[in-house]
Amino acid sequence: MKRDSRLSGVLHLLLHMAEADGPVTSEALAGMMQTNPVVIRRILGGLRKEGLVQSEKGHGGGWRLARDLESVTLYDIHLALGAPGVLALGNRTESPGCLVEQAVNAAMSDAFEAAEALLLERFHSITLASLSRDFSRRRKRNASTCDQHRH
Amino acid sequence: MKRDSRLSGVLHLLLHMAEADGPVTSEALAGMMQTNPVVIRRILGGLRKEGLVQSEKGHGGGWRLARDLESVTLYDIHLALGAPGVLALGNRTESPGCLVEQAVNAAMSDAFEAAEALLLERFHSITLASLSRDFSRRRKRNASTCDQHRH
DNA sequence: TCTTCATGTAACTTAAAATATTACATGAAA
DNA sequence: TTTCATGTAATATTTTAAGTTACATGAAGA
Repeated sequence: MKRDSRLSGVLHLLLHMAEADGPVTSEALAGMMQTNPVVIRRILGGLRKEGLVQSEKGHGGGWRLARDLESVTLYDIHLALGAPGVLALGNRTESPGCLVEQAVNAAMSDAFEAAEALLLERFHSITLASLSRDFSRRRKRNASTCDQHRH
Repeated sequence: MKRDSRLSGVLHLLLHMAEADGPVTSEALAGMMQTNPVVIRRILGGLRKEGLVQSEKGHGGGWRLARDLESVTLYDIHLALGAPGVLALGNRTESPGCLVEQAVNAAMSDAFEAAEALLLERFHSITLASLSRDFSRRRKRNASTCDQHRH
């Protein structure tokens, strides 16, 4: 079962946008993410609907953050990505009338909900600003050996 | 991102085996799971390596539980299935030198680990016996309207 | 105005992964 | 010695995610 790294990838994009002076093109972002510009535009198009980023066409155009770094949590971004399920495991639902399946699902659902709630609670407490601060800290720490972050 | 319902499915199989008098064939189990007998044999073959089930060939053969219901937890079964990742979300690892990625991953890893630990802890506390008792309870409750669990 | 650049989006292709199927060998019971 | 069931490799199918192409829309600059 493969893991969905879109949230991680989007955070990557947003922090790079936060670092930049002006708008960043989908082509530049695609370079960082080693993917196609259209993929970037699709993802960021979704975030724009939620008011997290804005885009401009034409010369000097591109993407920029639309909100303050302090006000955006991982949870906001998770929602903007469509709130995909956070767990890789799930219940069977092929035999809803089977009492065995009902017993199994009841027991597992409790555990699943607890884990999911904990993860989302953590997401609420992490802001783009806190990530940005951590990045700055790392940059200073690494300044002697490497003055720029690279792709 | 599709969810892995193997654990749920295996519990279904094991509880049905617990209910049965003698060995149950992979064909019968495949009928319950609406899949192919070979798929069942592959899955149960893995569990046999861990000592959870045993199989017999030939006439009257099939699969049966190898351990006491009280002694088997969901965690044991999860391990026997190869301990697949429990989270659907994960970190990007395409640019390990990028400090942005490092900051993002550090923050998310904490949250991921906490959620995973909580889920696995819950798995430790659920035994096949407790599921079986819950099933019996449901069967009694439903006795008036339906005397058998069906597929 | 007209060329250039960038987004917006639909349609399509490719790639990867999970799942299912076929085929046949092994071994046990009737 | 026939039947039945597991054991397992090889293959095929299905499903899902990701990437690509193509072209329309609109903004800035020459």
